Amino acid sequence: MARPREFDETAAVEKAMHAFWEHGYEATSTQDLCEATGLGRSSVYNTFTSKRALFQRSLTHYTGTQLGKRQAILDGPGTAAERIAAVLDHAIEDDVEQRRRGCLVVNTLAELGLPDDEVGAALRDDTDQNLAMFAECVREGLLDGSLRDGLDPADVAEFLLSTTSGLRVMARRGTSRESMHAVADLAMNALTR
Amino acid sequence: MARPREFDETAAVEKAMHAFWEHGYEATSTQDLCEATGLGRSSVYNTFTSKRALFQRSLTHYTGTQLGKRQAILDGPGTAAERIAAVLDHAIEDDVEQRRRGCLVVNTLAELGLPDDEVGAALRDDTDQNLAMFAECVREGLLDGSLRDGLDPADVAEFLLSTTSGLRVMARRGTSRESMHAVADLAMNALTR
DNA sequence: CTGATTTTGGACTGATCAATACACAACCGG
DNA sequence: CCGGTTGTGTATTGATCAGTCCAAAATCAG
Repeated sequence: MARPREFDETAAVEKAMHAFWEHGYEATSTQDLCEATGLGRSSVYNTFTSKRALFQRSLTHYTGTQLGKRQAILDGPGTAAERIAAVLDHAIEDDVEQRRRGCLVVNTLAELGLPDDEVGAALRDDTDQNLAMFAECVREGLLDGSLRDGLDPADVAEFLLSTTSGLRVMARRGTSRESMHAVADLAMNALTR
Repeated sequence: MARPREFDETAAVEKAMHAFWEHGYEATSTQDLCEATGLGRSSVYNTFTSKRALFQRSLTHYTGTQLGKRQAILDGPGTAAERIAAVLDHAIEDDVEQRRRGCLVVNTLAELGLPDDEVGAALRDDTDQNLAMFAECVREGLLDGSLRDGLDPADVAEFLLSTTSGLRVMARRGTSRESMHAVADLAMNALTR
């Protein structure tokens, strides 16, 4: 019943996501969002309720695709150590490809902290899922022998999340791709022998 | 000649710094800055020209004190490895003490990137100075034997800057102090042994 | 005490902010 | 083809934004 949408909601969220990613939450105006999505103000508010709600949608869209890619690499072939190294490499290459905009999650954490709303919940969720993924892979690495004995999976998971977060910040600092790879190599050195 | 200032300029910068640190650049209004510093609008603009200029002053004030503390630790007693570990520990404790506001430099990089103005220049400067300090200490560590042979000082410097940046982000994620120390221990593991 | 110079307080600027109101357009089931 | 329902475009809301203006206040040199 009634008039159908003239646009694809997911595509609109994706375009909004890129706007937020590029300029940050505060610096992205609702006008910017209309222009980025190609929608009128009414459509934006009718569909997404508020700037903050659209941001939350953008953020979960980002974390969903990002976690999916990371999980795919961790589920891929090779030893656990190789897969973890591949995740670090991917983060670096992704950063360079994405014109050094860093990570939307890291940028949001830095700008907003952990707000007491759905945005904060989405950020916590992303952290938890990343830690769980990493920890599981570390457990596999202890079994396949590619990671050194005595490592605590939870601690290593935090270390890897810290390392990827650090690399994202380095991308924003303008660090060269080569230096970032050297950083990743050193990080792997802490886990293997 | 003429009427004297009724306030201490450096103290005002410091209060402004805390306001920016707490809420980020965009979310801190000039009204907030007046309230934080206790100054009227006229005094703020008469003294600091613009919001952006006051932010730049706040940022350089932050980097100055922060770099000073870090340098003091690196110039302190102990082996190079011990001093580097002390820098990581200090970053963690500082983060917890400062109510998990992270690092103003990291937050600014995440929010604004490297803008083409004095703010961007201050950020680059901070990066360069940190890298130089770390690299020098690594060179000492290669001589005193506390760091493993074959390490490239420049690469390790990037690794350490990435690690401290990552720890600052972890603080914003709400990571426990114990986990952060575990991360620091793992990072040191990449450099010793 | 006077005049020059600077700081200060408070009112004010136009622009922009997020969000809403409302008329009209487009589609559905009947 | 029509009534109900939803989407869309435009105008507009009040609030807030960064920044300015100006007159009063405070100090100094003379």
